Amino acid sequence: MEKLKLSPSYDPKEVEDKWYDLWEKAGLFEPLYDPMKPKFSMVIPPPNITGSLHIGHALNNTLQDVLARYKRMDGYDVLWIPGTDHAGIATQNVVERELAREGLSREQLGREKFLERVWNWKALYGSQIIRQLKKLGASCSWSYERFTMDEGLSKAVREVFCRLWEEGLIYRGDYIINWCPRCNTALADIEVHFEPKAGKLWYIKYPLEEGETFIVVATTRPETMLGDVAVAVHPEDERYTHLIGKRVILPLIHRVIPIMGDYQVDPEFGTGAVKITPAHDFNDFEIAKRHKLPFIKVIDEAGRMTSEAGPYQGLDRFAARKRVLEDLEKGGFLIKEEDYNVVLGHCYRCDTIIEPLLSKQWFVRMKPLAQPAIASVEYDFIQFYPQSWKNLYFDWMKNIRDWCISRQIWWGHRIPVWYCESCGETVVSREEEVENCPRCQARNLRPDEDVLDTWFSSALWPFSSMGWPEKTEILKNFYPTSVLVTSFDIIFFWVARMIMMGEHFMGAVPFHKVYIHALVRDEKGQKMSKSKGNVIDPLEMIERYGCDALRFTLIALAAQGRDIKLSVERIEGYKHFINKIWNAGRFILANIQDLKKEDLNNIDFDNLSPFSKWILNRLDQTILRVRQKLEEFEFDQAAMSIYHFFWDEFCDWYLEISKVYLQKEERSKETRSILYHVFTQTLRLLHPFIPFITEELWSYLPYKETAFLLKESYPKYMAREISKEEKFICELLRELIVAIRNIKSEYNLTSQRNISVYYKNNKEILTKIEAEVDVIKFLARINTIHLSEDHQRQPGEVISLLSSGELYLNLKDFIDFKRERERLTKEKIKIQEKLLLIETKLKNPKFIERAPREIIEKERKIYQESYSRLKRIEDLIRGLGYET
RNA sequence: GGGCGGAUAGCUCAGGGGGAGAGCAUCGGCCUUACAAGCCGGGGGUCAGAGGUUCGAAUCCUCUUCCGCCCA
Repeated sequence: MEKLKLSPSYDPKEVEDKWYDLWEKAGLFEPLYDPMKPKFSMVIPPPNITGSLHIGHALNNTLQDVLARYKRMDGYDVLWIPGTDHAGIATQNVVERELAREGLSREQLGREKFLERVWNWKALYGSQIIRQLKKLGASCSWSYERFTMDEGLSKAVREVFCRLWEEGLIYRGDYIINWCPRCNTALADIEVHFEPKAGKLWYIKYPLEEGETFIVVATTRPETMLGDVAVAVHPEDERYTHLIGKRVILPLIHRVIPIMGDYQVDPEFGTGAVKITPAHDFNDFEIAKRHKLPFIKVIDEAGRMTSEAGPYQGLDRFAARKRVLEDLEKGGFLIKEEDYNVVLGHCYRCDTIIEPLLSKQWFVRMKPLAQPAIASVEYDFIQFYPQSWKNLYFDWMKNIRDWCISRQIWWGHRIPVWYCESCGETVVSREEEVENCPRCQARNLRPDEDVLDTWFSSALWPFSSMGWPEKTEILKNFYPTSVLVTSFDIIFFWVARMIMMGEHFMGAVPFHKVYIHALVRDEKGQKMSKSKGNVIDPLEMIERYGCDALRFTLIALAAQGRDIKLSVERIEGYKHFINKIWNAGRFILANIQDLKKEDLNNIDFDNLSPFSKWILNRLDQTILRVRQKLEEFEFDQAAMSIYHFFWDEFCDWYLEISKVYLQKEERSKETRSILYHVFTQTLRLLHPFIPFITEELWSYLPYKETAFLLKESYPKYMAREISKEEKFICELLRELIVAIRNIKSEYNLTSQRNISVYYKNNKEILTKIEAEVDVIKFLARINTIHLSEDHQRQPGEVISLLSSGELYLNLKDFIDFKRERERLTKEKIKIQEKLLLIETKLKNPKFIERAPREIIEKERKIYQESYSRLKRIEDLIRGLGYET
């Protein structure tokens, strides 16, 4: 075998792309349809094609990849469907911005040409995102890659639209909706976020039709008064009851409108009398519907005043406000203005202030769809991790409102509806093109101009990506999916809607488990955004620190129910761990090269040295814990328990001990096979988290049966129990070594090997320790240690009390007795405090009476141990007295 | 206004009825033949505050303060 020559530091650049290509070419990410294997499937939350992968995608896909790789290694047939989302408004916006730089608008280009441009954009950025996912190591089943506007998926969208229409769950009508005057489209309720802003509250006089008096209304939006159709008061508001039924003359445009009572009016707001503008306010719309009032639309879709606004026609809404206020002032109608915090809706895509508008749109009736979706979570057909998100889901689902699904943009799935210009028929069809009106056969059908909300197609993703409405093998094998991994901000937008559509069209939930992970924020806890300049670019991090370091950091910080505060330093820190693995690998590989295959796998557990048993037992415990934590989606704890096992126990102890054993004829073989075993098991454990370095190290192992670690099995719990006695000896030895290091360090003698060291205990224990003196000497950096049954303290000796036995270090050439007394006194105080605590406990009759027996016994034992320890320390302090 | 979550070492956080933990930072000592991206060791905390339940509370309950987020 040729001699291995590995660089002393790990260089991720050389290995990452190499392995990804090999894995992909070997088809290792593809499902096998092996009937003997249990199935595990996921669909990726499809990233938008608007730009590039951000750190949130990196977290989301790393976690999914951990699951995919873990399950694949654990014997599952894994399908992980990747893909991208067309993201209607967002993508249209970026392409329009690009056009604007060329001095073009989409209107100038026309619908067809514009869509061509968007498809070009998709070709470019869609593939960029896919490349970036590969950079991240995501083991997606690439042959199943889908795009939400693919033909098949578009067919699914039409099918769903038509069926919902046929079932009476889709309707078209005039309703008040959220209009974004910048994106020029309607939005669904949840696409609007509300923010308070400093504004004004204006008080306006509305004169009564009869008599000289007036009523005062307060409003934050005076320009909408042009569309007022009534004034409303609370029916029990004594200030106004006498006015209900009377009429007022609307200033400026002199419309006569009624005063009415409605319980929705809040008597605390303003004067208690409010103007009713049903075409421009959600509450007013409700009130107007109840009272059968007319709807007068004074602001149009571009944010300009309509002809209904009389003299203000054509003005922008904000200019109109100014003019209206001026005119009210002139006419003496404006009583006062005061500062007021207005809560305004903003477009979630472009942050423009939303205009509530009366408009003809398409809607989905949600209540009938929500019911089964609520039940499936209530009865645990779908489980949320962490569970607490369930409440948010229920809250929203139980108060769900109809969903406005039409958008006045060009990029998206066309609404499959045509209007017959001859007979007025509305034709809803599964066909891509319809030429004849099915009612009157006329050939002048006008297609609906609108497209569907992007989330309408996203809602179908778990089954549309599997080929529905065809009855495919994919669906048969992999629907419902096992887990959905996503972040909480799209529970309403996406998760809830997928559940509703899955239930309705597949008759089954789209996924059994939903793991909700945190949002990645910057180190100060702020949301990352380009404008704040605090973005951490995952690709740059991969370039600088390697993909594995980035992945491990994201996982280690992904504690459930808490946001992730990420900083570059953390990534750098975990890069050290990656390097540690590399170097441990170098050491082990160098030591097993000349070993025979049968030696490597020959572990006779019962006849191993105590430390070998100990490390195998620790490995076993780690395997158990990692599996448990992965099943519970506690990725951070799974990762951290391997981290601590590998670094604190395996590297810091076993690997160091092995340096002694490797020199010993009788231990060498055993030790090498244990090193090999623990190392390879750890690589398997770690592979789902950090796939690249583990695969790279795996490739250097001798006698591999499979070419890829990725295809190896995930470690299983072996129930390797170490006896109490052996465990005790291992712990005692470690305690002894630490004690020597401690004293040496305290007296600044770390490099001093030539110290006389005695360890005193009974014969039985000493016999067991004797076999390991070389380990003690090597790890504690001393030349000799004497084991003695009856050592008497010599002048100049410092003593350390172990949980069993006593340790003496002769420091007469270095000792500072004052310091030694301080050290012992400090320890004495600590023990005294502890004793006092336990004493009060034990003296409490209620404690003896009610506490569980094992707790009482434990406390008694600690008390006795601490007590004799205290006595011993007091002796030592007294003894020291004679030496100063 | 309603709901959810958080407050534990200088920083970031884990723990969730029975001896206060980790990483980073800091301080001291080490070029010990895998790793100085390392090794060994030290210091550092009224577990936000107040009540309650309990033999026993950082942990469970109530209230208060402050900080996030969501909904209206």
